[in-house]
Amino acid sequence: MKQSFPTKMRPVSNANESIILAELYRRLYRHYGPQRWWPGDTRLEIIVGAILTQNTAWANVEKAIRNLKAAGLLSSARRLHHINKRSLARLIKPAGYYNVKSSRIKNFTRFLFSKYGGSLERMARRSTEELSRELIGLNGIGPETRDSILLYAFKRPVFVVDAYTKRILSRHGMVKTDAFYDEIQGLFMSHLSANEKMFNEYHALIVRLGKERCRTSPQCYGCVLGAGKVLENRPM
DNA sequence: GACCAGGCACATC
DNA sequence: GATGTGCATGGT
Repeated sequence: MKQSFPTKMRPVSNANESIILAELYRRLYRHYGPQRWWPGDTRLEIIVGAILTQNTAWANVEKAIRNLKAAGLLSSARRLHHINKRSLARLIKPAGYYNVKSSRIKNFTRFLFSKYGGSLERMARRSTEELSRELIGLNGIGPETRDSILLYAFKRPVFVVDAYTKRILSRHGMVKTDAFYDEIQGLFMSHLSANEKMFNEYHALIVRLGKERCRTSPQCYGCVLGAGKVLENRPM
């Protein structure tokens, strides 16, 4: 497998990957402390939030969630299941893509009621593999949303890859800029122990890091941990 | 006013 | 399989 890297980015060797990924986690945790995700109280709220945050700033998602709570729609899946698509779209408008997201949320509740009688507790008894298959089969739930739901709503040890993860890793020459989701996820999951609590914090910390913007370069996402050289400065 | 944000599905080649 | 496009709001 041939890869080309910019001169300043050296590919890291396989042997070092687990050390580097563990070190990145340690540095992020030391710097930011625990993030205590997901920012939502119930399974239902986490699932809805995972759909609403697709390609959307969390601040906008919060407004939509507030509207849903005020309308009493997050207290039970049944209320969400029975509201019509247009009314739901109106409530989630601040989160953008409100028509598609309304359909996606309704898709999920339709599935939840047809397969599990509307019970997330029943759904939670299924194996990770079954849940994964079912979720990815729903229109509107792609790999990141599926894994966010698995990790944060169902507490399964699955690593969530997002745009920040990809950007940070590609900047350090660990993956190509056009790497696939599964490839990046595999990097984390094959080199780290499958620890749900750690995966939870790790993803949240990467998002926290990703939100930091460098004043000197809009391309730079890692300065906060030492001029963007989180990995290059590694003492190894 | 441009650019970005915790994606995904679908059409087309 | 790869690439392009639509979906939309709100903050910087």
